Amino acid sequence: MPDTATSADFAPAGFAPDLLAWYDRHRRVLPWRAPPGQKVDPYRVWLSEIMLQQTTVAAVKDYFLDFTGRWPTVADLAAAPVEEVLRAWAGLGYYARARNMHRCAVLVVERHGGVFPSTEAELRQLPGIGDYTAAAIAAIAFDRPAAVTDGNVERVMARIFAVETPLPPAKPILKTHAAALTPRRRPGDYAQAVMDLGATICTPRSPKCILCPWSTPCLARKRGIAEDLPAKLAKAPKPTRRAVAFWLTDAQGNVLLRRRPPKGMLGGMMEVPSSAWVEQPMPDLAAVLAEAPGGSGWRLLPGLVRHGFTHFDFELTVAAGRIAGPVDGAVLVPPDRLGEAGLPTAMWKIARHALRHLE
DNA sequence: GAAACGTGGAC
DNA sequence: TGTCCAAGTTT
Repeated sequence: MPDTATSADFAPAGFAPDLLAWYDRHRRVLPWRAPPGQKVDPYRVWLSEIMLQQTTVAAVKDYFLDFTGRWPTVADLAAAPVEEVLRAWAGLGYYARARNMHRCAVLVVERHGGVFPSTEAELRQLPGIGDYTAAAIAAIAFDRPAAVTDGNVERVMARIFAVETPLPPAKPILKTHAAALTPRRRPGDYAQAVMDLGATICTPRSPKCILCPWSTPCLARKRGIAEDLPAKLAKAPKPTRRAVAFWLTDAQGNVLLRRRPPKGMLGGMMEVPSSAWVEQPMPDLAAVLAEAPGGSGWRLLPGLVRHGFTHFDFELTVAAGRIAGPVDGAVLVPPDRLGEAGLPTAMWKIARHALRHLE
């Protein structure tokens, strides 16, 4: 083996067969996978792929079962109000996925007669479906020889070819390697096999090279740098944003919630109202009360609510006040039904904090 | 190309 | 407690 390798050195060497043989022995049972030899439902493949974007299999499982139970077909999902879809998605994160998923379902019904298109190019036109997801659906649902390149595949390619260029600049190189290795036989199984390899064997930390079907030719293992790859550029430090949350209850103890604007952070989700989220010291209660949607008799609850978002840390204090009656654009929810309200995790933390200090 | 966009689990 | 990370897409 030369010191530097290209995918051309591997492609004729029968790598796909080795990986597929491994996959046949270690195939994981997952709710969105059909038994070997059986056809998969493209709707379920699509649904799972959207949910799995930047999200672990463990986190997705229950949501997938809930969604497919409520909405067995893409037409069912398209017919549902988007608010109900967002409520079911609450807690999974990256809420734009749920909004785009619903738009996509509507388009599949309106433009494609409720049948998912089978080509990457057509899939790529639908909202929420990018390069990776289009390839994944084409390969897994329709067994087309599409090259999937997700984080797993990038890591595997970086290691077997010992690509030391850091991510994200290395993305085009790794994608080229992945495409060159994609077989024309069993492309759907191959796509899942490479991702399974990355998820279970070629893991970010402590890769299990001893169990890897590609360990012999892997250049990173040969050089003892497998665990160091792929290299990554340093990330920008996270700032902290702070706010005061307004826990407003009426005489019956119902809690005031409202829907957030349709775009941006937690877009379209229900929230506990709060002051503006600012990169400043914690605002003084008196200074921000004007931002509350009404209320009186305010008192500041002890303690702090913390939540880590992708690009900033969030810290809130909670102020409790009394509201006389309904507020325009808001709803009053009994405290024992807050769990059904579809609060994102950050908001659920605020609710738990308030309930704990007010009981 | 870079930044925005959530969450929970592993170490 | 802190850091990293997961089957990415959109703007």
